[in-house]
Amino acid sequence: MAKTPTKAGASRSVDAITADLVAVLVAVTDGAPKIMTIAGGSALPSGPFEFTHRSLQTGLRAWVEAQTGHPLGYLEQLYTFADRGRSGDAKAPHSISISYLGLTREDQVGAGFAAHWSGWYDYFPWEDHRDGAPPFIAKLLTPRLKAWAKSADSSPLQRERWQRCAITFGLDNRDWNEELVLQRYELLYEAGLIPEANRGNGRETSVVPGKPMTSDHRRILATGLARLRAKIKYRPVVFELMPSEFTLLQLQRSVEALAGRLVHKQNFRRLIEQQELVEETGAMAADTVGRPAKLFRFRHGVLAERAVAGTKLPLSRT
Amino acid sequence: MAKTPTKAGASRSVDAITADLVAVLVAVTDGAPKIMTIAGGSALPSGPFEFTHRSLQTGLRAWVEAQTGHPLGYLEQLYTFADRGRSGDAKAPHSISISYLGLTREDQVGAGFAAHWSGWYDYFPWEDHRDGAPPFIAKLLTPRLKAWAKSADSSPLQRERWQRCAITFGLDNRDWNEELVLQRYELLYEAGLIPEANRGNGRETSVVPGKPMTSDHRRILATGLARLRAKIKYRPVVFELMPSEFTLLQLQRSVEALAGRLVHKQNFRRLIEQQELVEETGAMAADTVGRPAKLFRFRHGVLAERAVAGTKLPLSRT
DNA sequence: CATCTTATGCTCACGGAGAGTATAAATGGC
DNA sequence: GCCATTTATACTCTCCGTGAGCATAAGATG
Repeated sequence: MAKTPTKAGASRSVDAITADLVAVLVAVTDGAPKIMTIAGGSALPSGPFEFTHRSLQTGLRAWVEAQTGHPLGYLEQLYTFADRGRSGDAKAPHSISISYLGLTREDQVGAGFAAHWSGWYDYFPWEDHRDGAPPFIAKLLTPRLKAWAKSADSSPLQRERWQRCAITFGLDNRDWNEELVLQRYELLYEAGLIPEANRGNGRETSVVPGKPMTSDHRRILATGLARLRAKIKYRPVVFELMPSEFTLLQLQRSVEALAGRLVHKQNFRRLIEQQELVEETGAMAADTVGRPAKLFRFRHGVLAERAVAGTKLPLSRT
Repeated sequence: MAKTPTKAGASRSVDAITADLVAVLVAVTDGAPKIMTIAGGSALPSGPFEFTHRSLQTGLRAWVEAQTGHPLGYLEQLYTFADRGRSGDAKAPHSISISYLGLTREDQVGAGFAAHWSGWYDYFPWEDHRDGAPPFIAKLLTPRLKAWAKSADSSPLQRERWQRCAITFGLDNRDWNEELVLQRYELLYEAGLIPEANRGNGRETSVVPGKPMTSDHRRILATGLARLRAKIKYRPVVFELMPSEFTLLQLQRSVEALAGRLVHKQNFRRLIEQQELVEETGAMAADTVGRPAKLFRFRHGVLAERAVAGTKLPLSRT
């Protein structure tokens, strides 16, 4: 290799590759978080990057809109990686995948498309802690993680493994950290507890509940969820998922759906109001149980007014 | 376009492209933040992605190590974008750039390489607020931004533009937000105050001080600095830039160099200690002015112990 | 010894955030 | 019509993180 770090490749043969765009499209309907899938829920929507696209962002945007019939409000790049084994050649990556996170609403997606919405907790059942930790974590998962930790070669390695399990899954009386979606997925992969880990070796066993996806799509999905869970805490992105008018409880339910855990109602309202993220429409919610709630709309002005505007989560510890 | 969002491109002609890897390599020496540059400081080191690379990350890592003679401790993907006009064809992007942020130490880079270190505030003089806001912001920049805001078509657009200026540059008694590096760069670009904005139209004028770079490299650099300034607040990445032993003041100076603003000394120490990020080596710093300081080293254990470990910045408001 | 510089310990006050209590306003069953 | 239930909304209380400042210690230098 040339000693001078310059664009050395320009003078020799250039390795040409292809680029794919992969989308994690999220919606929340009635407190149920959804993601757009194709192929019967086994893959994320993806398509090739073409020369007609002016840029990656506009390429994906145009492309998604053609698929779903709805303009994407929010679109954010997630991660880029080189795929191996996708084009058959297992050694060298000849294809690059650029993944994006997009936020929409389910009702805005046109009918008659092959893509459909799937529940995101179908793919990550261990991520939903709204009713407390799912029982299978303690019953089924924890013993398997313990066994995996024990199977390490040396004693310090065993401790290190278990520490990692405890941190990512909130075991040993540690707090549950909802942002570690990707770390948990990767841990389960390494421990061989999900089907993706055992591909090719004959026994594609699924120890832990949760639907797998083709290729590394579930990993991309985990990346998207992690990003979104982190982002709702310091940017008002939840509103991209809400209808134009909503009650504060509906807003709270959406946040809880994304975060996978409950928030303290009064504190949540305090935060939303003191940040002036919403304004009253004047109308009240109809067909409700209990005392009717005021309807609110998002104040788009805050996006311009502030450099950072969050939707901090007043998380309950109980 | 096919209605079904599937890998439609697989069945037709595939648009092949090339991929470049671009690196933002950062070091801090004696409180001076540096970045690695090539071509006399006018470009970031970059090289083509080749089939021999097993993955993007390892590709860049091997590649940088060959250039600098030093293994990179920390490497993180920044952003991917499609380049236009680079291959001559201005319309369609045929090349993709994948940028990375890497952290090293200057003294660890081997000699005899064409790449060399440049001060990062040479490229972003408006970002260094360690001695208060640079005078040229008030004297030179603010009037130009005001003029640019005024030049908008409508009155609300003018107000919107000025609001954006005020937020990003902390004008009108707003607080300076050191994380908005990219937003500031893009604003200066839009306002036509930096050479990059006026390329091709004959007069490549530079209203504001600061060295330009070829292509969009200064934008990539801005992306890297923004990411780093944000990251030091919740991940202990500063230690990647420190020698194995250091005093707390040296650590503080490095943080200040990155953040571009001063921190409260006592509070900084309190944070570092209560987070148990460092441990005493037992030795004291030699050849110092004033009372000698204890030497510390980074406790690598914290990376495993905690999911999140920050180096929060106790920023002074004065 | 006086002074300068840096290191280090301690206190104080404010505000944000978690958590709980209390009250209001609607619906539906009996 | 009354009561249970559900949701909305208003307050309060307390703890602790954090910004800020004061005070003292420990070295060098003249």
